[in-house]
Amino acid sequence: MLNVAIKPLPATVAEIRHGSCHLRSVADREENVILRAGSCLYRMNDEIDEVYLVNSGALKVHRFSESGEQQILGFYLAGDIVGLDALPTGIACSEAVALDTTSITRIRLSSVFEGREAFSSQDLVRLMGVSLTRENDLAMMLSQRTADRRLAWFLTEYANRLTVIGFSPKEFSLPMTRTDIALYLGLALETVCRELAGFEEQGLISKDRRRIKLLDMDALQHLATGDEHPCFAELTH
Amino acid sequence: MLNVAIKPLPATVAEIRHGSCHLRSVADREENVILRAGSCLYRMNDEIDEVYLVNSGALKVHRFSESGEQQILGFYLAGDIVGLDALPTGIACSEAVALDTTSITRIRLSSVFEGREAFSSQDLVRLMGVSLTRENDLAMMLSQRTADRRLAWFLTEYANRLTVIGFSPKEFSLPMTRTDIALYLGLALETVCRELAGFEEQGLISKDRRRIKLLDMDALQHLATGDEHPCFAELTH
DNA sequence: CGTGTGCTTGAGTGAGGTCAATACCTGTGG
DNA sequence: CCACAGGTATTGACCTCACTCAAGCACACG
Repeated sequence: MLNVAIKPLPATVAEIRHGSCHLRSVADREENVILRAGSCLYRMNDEIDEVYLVNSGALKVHRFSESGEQQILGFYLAGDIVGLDALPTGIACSEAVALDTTSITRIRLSSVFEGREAFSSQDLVRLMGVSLTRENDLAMMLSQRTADRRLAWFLTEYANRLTVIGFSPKEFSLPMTRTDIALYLGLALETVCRELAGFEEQGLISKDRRRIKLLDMDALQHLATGDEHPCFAELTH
Repeated sequence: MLNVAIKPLPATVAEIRHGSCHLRSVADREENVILRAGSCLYRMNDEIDEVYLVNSGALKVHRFSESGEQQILGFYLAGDIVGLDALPTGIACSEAVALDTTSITRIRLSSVFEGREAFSSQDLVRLMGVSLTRENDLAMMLSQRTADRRLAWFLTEYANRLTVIGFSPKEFSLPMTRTDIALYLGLALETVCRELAGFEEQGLISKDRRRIKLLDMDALQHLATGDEHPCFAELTH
């Protein structure tokens, strides 16, 4: 069922999704962009008629409310598509900033819809669905009020995404600041620090500034989902 | 620019979007379903190869985390499309429940992609973009921690959507319980009550159970966005 | 070697969560 | 018609968690 909607992605994109970056076949016809850390891919209210495929590096996508508060809506790594939220109007309602030196491929929408692109509008639908699901996850998490859960969720989620693109989920270097994490999770910067310190004390992680080692993935996972850790289950029941 | 992606919706759907419910031309070829309050359109992990257009009534879409907590991801009214989050996999990762007697039109995806439908896959992309933006809004709001803002946002947002489909934004009857609102906004049920009582005391709204009157839309709007209300601005600066 | 930016830690406070009791509204059955 | 039950809404008392304010540290940069 639903064979029309979920047919496998074309090779080029599928490969990207799984970590290799052999995008040359597409890239030759498209523009490849390199962003330095801190520079902006697009800003709020920019007119854009393209989406962006991340080849390597990392981006944050954020929005500002009218009162000037910031919310980070997502972090994007290799294989992710950014800019989808501009599709309905053609106007970006968010801003994308490189956290690192980042390589991007522009994909013009007109060529997607005219079938001149390596992936079709059906693939676009599929990718938007993925984005939608991820946003739902974010909403789920934000409504779980406790800080430790949010942070555990963030770490495990991030680790999982690293696995998908072929990096070690156990030990990695975060591209974003503590402030970014706080804005993403809807917490205060200090709470992020404190909670990370707490995790380290409990032996769940070890950390040195941006460098993170996950020592007890299971426990973090259980924290994130709200399950009790098996060995503590009897304490709370 | 982006004329390919944002061409106007076909008449039938466009009309629905603006409140009239002349869907017959499409409905004849499709299944129309009536749901009673409390019954389920689809459940988590159902295989679905269709999306649903709401003709009238109201739905809530919610998810359960592994630990059994509930998060309501959205309320859907006439003209809204539900079921988009199942697109990437064909498996629903949420559950849709009628809050009221609700009329639904099923739209098979296969017929959309084969061009046999009154709207095309490009329209689908557009609608998904709208969904995505709405989810972003939800995430923005959930990260604003104060309860009064969340509730003000909820009320104004709901009123705006009523306007779009041709109902009065000033006075309406909520289809959902306080518990639903609480689960949507990531608050405790009691906080919703207290905050609503507070709004009433301040003369922003009047209420009688589900029946709500918005008395000072401006003030609510300012509360929601975090701006100070003009007449209070000097107090906080 | 100072300066800035990011990170960490402490102390105090308040918004909102939890628990609990009560009121209200609707439908059912005697 | 009234009694009762179950779902819904409201209000109060208490307490905890995370925010705020504040100060100190560490690393990178010119």
